[in-house]
Amino acid sequence: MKTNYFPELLHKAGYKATPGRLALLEILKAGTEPMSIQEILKKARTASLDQATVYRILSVLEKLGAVKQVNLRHGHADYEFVDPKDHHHIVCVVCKRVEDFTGCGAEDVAEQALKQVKSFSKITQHSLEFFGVCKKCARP
Amino acid sequence: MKTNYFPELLHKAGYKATPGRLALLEILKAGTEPMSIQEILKKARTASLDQATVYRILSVLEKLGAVKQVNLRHGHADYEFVDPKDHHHIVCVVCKRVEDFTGCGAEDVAEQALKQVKSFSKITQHSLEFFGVCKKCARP
DNA sequence: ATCACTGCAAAGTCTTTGCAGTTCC
DNA sequence: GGAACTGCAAAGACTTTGCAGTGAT
Repeated sequence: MKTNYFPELLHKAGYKATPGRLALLEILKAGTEPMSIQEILKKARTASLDQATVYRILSVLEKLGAVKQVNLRHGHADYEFVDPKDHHHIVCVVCKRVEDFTGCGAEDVAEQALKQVKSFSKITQHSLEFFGVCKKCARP
Repeated sequence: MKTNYFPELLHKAGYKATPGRLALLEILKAGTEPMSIQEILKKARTASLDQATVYRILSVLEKLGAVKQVNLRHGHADYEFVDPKDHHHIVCVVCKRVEDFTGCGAEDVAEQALKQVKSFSKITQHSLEFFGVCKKCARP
């Protein structure tokens, strides 16, 4: 994904491509795993971004669908750059290590789920996370 | 599930069966859908429970596995009584309505996921939520 | 009787908001 | 030029903590 795709992405949604927004997109894109708000704020400070601005930008990026929140049961929300492949996370409940996997089969499950419920006829998004103990922490 | 199962549950884990803990278990059990901390605090106040106590009790109940947090993208955590059937949620992103379904096929997906990753050999828990627009909100 | 538990109040942390000045288009 | 955006500072919301008194076992 080319970096200068970002301004276009923002413009198309009616937002301005400001340095702060581009910087935050770069920060999130560079993170290999979901980042906590503290990590983000720390890196954003380096880019001279105020915390209020960071929260406002994150909210814009979420609306754009460029960034999403995930719940890894770390006691806080984590933010993640949205990549085209639908990947999910396995989290170690001991050391908090995170590893990714793809292929969640959500379409089939969603179809079954829709047969059961009466109020919905379409599912557009999903979240799925697995939790376990990693090999390192399992070893005594 | 009999109500007087609760004291036993607490005792077995080394906790005292205090009126506050039993009251909170009843409150959570009575909720048909996941409850926000505000709803819980409001009901707890009726039972003369202080907010600090509510947070402390919730933390105990989570450790027991009697209660769990779920993320329905409502902008806050929701707490839910843990029932033996592994059910999941479909959430309307417009009106926040929640409906349940069962049968998520997580075992099979977990097995596939374990083949892909190198750091884990066992998965013990999972979270899964679907998001869509309910029939009521879809109608113009 | 003892130690866990709770209420109260205060502090700590996280997130949002108002406003004045600045920047992107 | 004008609306959108940002920094700053303050308020608001959420959660935790210390301590002294109370209650379950």
